[in-house]
Amino acid sequence: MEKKERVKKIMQIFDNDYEDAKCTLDYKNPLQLLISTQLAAQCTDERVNIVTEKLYKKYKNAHDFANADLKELENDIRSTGFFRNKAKNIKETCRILIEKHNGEVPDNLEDLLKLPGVGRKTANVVLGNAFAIPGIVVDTHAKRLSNRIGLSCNTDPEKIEFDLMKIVPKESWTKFSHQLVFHGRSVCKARKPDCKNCNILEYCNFGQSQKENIQ
DNA sequence: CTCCCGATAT
DNA sequence: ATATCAGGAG
Repeated sequence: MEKKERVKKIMQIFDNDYEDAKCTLDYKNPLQLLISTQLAAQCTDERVNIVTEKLYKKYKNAHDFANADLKELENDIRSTGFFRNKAKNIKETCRILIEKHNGEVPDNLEDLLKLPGVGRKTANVVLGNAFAIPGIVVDTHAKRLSNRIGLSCNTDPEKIEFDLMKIVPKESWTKFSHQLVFHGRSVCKARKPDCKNCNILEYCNFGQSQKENIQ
């Protein structure tokens, strides 16, 4: 079956199984989403939300983060891991927002990618969820599932992003990205994929290869 | 390629 | 003990 046809079938199943798939980070504005997504690198959304509940009461806007004491900010976000890099990036990001973007988060890929600690994954999360601009988000889940299902044989996230852009309708980019994450967390897990409870097994290369091993 | 890095599931 | 978690930079 053609990849586009398989994706269409998979999306029908995902629409049923994960009808309210959405960003699971807590945020009230684009700046909070940007910072939460920077914090989410190699960290669960659940942990990020615990940290940001206090963080966004202490730091209300880009000025507050830009003027923050670095060591204090490091301590405020410590449990998300990579806290020295993340604190430095968030401070510098907010300094740039004030200097070049009137304290606001830019709504285009080019400017977002110039911010420290912001790569294509983070930029596309912000564009899709804060500004409703379609973007394929290739995180660890999207990468793993794309490879297992057989939607892309590339390992470079940017190549996977472009592969998925070709086979997924543009209006579904953001939703499909969320659905990959939901399916990756609940069924197609990194360590122990639960193929016997997978509803897209017949459209998955890895699933088909595992068929005989499922009890 | 390596490094950054804490929390949690297995 | 080790792999993994909505990665990015040098």
